[in-house]
Amino acid sequence: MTFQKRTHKILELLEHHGEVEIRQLATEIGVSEVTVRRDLASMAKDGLLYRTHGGAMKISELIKPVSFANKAAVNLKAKDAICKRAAEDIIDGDVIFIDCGSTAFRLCQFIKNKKIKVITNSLPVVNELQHSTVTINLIGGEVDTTRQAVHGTMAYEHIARYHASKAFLGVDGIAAEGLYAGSEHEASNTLAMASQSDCVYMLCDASKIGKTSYLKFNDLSLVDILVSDYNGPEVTEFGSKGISVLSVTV
Amino acid sequence: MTFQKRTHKILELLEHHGEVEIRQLATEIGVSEVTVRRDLASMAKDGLLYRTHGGAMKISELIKPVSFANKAAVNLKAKDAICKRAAEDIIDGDVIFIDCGSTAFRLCQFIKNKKIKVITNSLPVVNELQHSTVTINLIGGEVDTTRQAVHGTMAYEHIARYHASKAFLGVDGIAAEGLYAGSEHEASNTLAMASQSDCVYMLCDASKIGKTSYLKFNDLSLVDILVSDYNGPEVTEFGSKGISVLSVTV
DNA sequence: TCATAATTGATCAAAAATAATCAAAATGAA
DNA sequence: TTCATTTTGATTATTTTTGATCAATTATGA
Repeated sequence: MTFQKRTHKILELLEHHGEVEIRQLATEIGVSEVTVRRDLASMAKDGLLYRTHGGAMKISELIKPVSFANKAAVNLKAKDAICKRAAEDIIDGDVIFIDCGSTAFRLCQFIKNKKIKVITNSLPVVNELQHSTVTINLIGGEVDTTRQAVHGTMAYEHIARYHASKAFLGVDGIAAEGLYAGSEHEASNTLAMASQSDCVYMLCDASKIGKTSYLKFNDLSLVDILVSDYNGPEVTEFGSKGISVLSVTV
Repeated sequence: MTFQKRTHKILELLEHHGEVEIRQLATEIGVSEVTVRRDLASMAKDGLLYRTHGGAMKISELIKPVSFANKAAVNLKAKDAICKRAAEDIIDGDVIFIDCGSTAFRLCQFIKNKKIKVITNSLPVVNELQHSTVTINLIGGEVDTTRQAVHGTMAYEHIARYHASKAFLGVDGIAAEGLYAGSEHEASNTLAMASQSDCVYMLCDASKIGKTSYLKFNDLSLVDILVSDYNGPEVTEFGSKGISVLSVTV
């Protein structure tokens, strides 16, 4: 049994049990304790395990948790209900865009077990999907630490090189006249992702419906499907403009 | 049986079993052990397999991805000393590359108050520099959750569009013969960043000096400055190959 | 705290595997 | 065929790996 093979075996046992003893490894593998000790020393040097007296332990992944938190405090229940409904439309094999808004972020929890590819410019989304079956593609460019997202020319060029079956986006406001953004960056990003998608899902809780801001960046034709907990008169108007509206109840 | 036929047979056995022994191959193929050894040496040189004592392994069997948290826990003090020295060379206005290694990551703590631009493919680096005076540019592409980094074709293209005054990089091993990487992704990334930088700083703790791995990706000419806590005979050899060596004490 | 037991690191020797050298055999061209 | 080249196998020195031994260190319980 070579060193490489023993390394494999030790890591396997470690993964399964969390810790191992030298005595036990020596008999299990069929080599002397001195050899096992040498193996463990070498592996510890490479950071594959943590050496203890008489054995070794797994190095905890929790030493330094890298985290990009999303502080989406408002209207959480509505956002979750909207995203739960939107996730039902996502099927294995899909390639989807998720933008850096607090609404689209809530979609992550519902897609963790799907076999899809997610393209995003949101750091919290990447963080949230890290330990899932989803493959992640991160848009490159300048990092906006306030928004915890990537933007800039390079980012929009990057988006332009991809194509997705569905895009899950948010806006600052949506009214009959069009779509409103909170910043030019958000507007550019939304446009870039929408133009590269077959089907654009707009995720808007009730507070966004009818709201306008200083920056109207596009008319409603950008949107294919609106998912919302709102149920007022504007909804029929959106419908008449070619948007399918998925209503959810909170 | 010709060399080509034997090569084919060995690869077949390797594919099926994952590993082979020289003794076993010699009897199976009907040639002497010396010949088998010669075959394996030649194949290993071409990267078709990994040579072990008494046999060979499939490269894919050998690769054991080590998580970022694991690597980060090793030789912390040496890494900090190295990065502290390296940071002294970074001046306001610099544009620098930082790679996704655990050594270069330790550089973050020393540059938080500098007015520089950092281009990186490392998620922990972005996280660490979030609340600092540094402007961050994140490389886009596929996210590798084990290494906590971005890689892939898109990433290397992205890097090629930038230019930096300095690059702070790590390797798996550095010896007189050249630079060794832990994976092809790491190799591609290191090359991409180095080629777009005026000055390449290689950050290596003592355990990396003289170490080799299965993947040699470049000779030493890539490196301008080596920062290390190692002080042995190899250092003068590096010096004679045109590398400036900055020695630090832990 | 101290004493006892267990574990470790260091050194050394044996065994196995390898690299290097050289001669024999096979191959191929003139 | 003959000569040169390549390939193979035997031999030997060197290196690597492994296991044993023992002093030094560390953990544990009285």
